[in-house]
Amino acid sequence: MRVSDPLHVLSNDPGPVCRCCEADDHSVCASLTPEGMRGLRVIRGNARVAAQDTVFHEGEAADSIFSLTSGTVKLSKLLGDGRRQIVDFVFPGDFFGFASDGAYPYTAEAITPVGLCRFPTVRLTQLRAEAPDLERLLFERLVADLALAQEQMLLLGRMTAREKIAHFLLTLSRRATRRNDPASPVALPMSRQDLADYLGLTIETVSRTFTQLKRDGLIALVRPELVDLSEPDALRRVAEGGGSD
Amino acid sequence: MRVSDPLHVLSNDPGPVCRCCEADDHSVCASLTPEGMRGLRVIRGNARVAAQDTVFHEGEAADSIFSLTSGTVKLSKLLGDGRRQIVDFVFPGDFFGFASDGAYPYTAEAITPVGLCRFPTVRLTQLRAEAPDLERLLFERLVADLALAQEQMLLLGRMTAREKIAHFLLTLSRRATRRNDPASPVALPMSRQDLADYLGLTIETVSRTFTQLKRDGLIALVRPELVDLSEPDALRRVAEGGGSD
DNA sequence: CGCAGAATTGAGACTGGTCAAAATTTGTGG
DNA sequence: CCACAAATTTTGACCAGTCTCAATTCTGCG
Repeated sequence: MRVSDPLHVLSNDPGPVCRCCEADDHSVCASLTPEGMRGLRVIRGNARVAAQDTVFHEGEAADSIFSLTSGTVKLSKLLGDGRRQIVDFVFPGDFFGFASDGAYPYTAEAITPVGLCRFPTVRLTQLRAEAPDLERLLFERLVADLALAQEQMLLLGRMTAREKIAHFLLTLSRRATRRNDPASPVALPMSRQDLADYLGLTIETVSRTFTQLKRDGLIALVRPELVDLSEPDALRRVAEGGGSD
Repeated sequence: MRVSDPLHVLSNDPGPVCRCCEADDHSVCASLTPEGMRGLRVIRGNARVAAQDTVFHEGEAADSIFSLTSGTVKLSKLLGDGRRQIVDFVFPGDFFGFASDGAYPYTAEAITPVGLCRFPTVRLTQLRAEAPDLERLLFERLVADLALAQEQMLLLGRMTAREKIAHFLLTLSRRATRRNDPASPVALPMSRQDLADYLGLTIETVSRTFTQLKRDGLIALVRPELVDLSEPDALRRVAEGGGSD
């Protein structure tokens, strides 16, 4: 796991267009007033991070909030002996990097090459006070993230491997449609190990479960990282605890 | 599981003093300006809920935010076949009831008799816009709650039963000291079933693990619901993955 | 074409779950 | 205050799903 300092290295790169500061249709911040957007644009910095590189480490001083413009990022927490839990996958338009005690509560790593907007925490905090619509937007995002985390707690604590995988595929599919991508096939930018660390399983169990769902005709693996949801309804039944369906 | 409508039944009860609207030392909102506190007081309603009663159900229209003044509340999510995951225990001073899509994402039930302050969501939203310090406070709480949920995801996905119990006891102990209660013995207001549903285990495994930790001299059960942390340091090592310690 | 990493498959072990019974605690009425 | 009933907790025996360790196959890339 290489660690670079891409944020400084590339600080003069004009970088990707920050979706959250642009007013196009799929804009993250379409709900912002022109003033709110202008404020965001002024304080933001851009960065590109190569696949597998780290954006920041768990425990580091949290001096920036990030918004993803392209690619996929994983947020993970580590146990002393190396056991890992991925707490979220971040897709374009999502924010990450909020800390309540000055230290990032998780490590953020790029799964694919990513583009992101960087907002210094201090200045973003100021701006929040001046732009109520921005404050409102971030607040809503946090509430949604919390609900998502609680949903994941239900998955981790109470679902079987089969249910976990089914639920995960359906969630990815739903998130894809929200970005106007097709509901199926679903792209899995993350490795089997990442999947396992997200679902509280081992890679072997993830792999076996894919095989099993494939055998049952619920999915088809176009490639290991591209899954066709052949029977989405049956998959939904599995995800809801529908036994052997 | 009885369901009453305590909020309306008791709407004229002067109710418990809302800690979050009072300026005493341990006030939740001590950081609020006098104006912010006054605003909160104006829109709040009080309620008392009996032990085992439901404050609101998962999926219901989320028209109020709550702040707990006394007792303990559990927040849980249900799977179709009855499997349950408790996503948080709420202690005095904590807020709960935020929803991102108009429906509560979990059920809130009183574990003990509880007192709470009720804030209509719509009016609280207005007030947030007028009282920046209130907005800031709630924002910080959400960030902290999210970090807590992610910590719990690590526990649910990657810890053994022994580690889960040790971690839980230490967390409760820490939370107790924050309310100026002694770090040990720790009171467990919730049943073994609640504990199991919070840690992603069964009651039997919870019970067996307590017995095992007791046998190893790390804890002592004064009563089933009162645990003495005899060896907090050893317990900490267990919680961090310290093998057979 | 051949190599390296990733994914899949296989065999056996083990943690935690299930079902059942015993013990303990709590609550109630005499 | 005590006796008894009900609920909760604890313990026991056995089982199943998932993990571990190991080997094999697939995929991408030089």
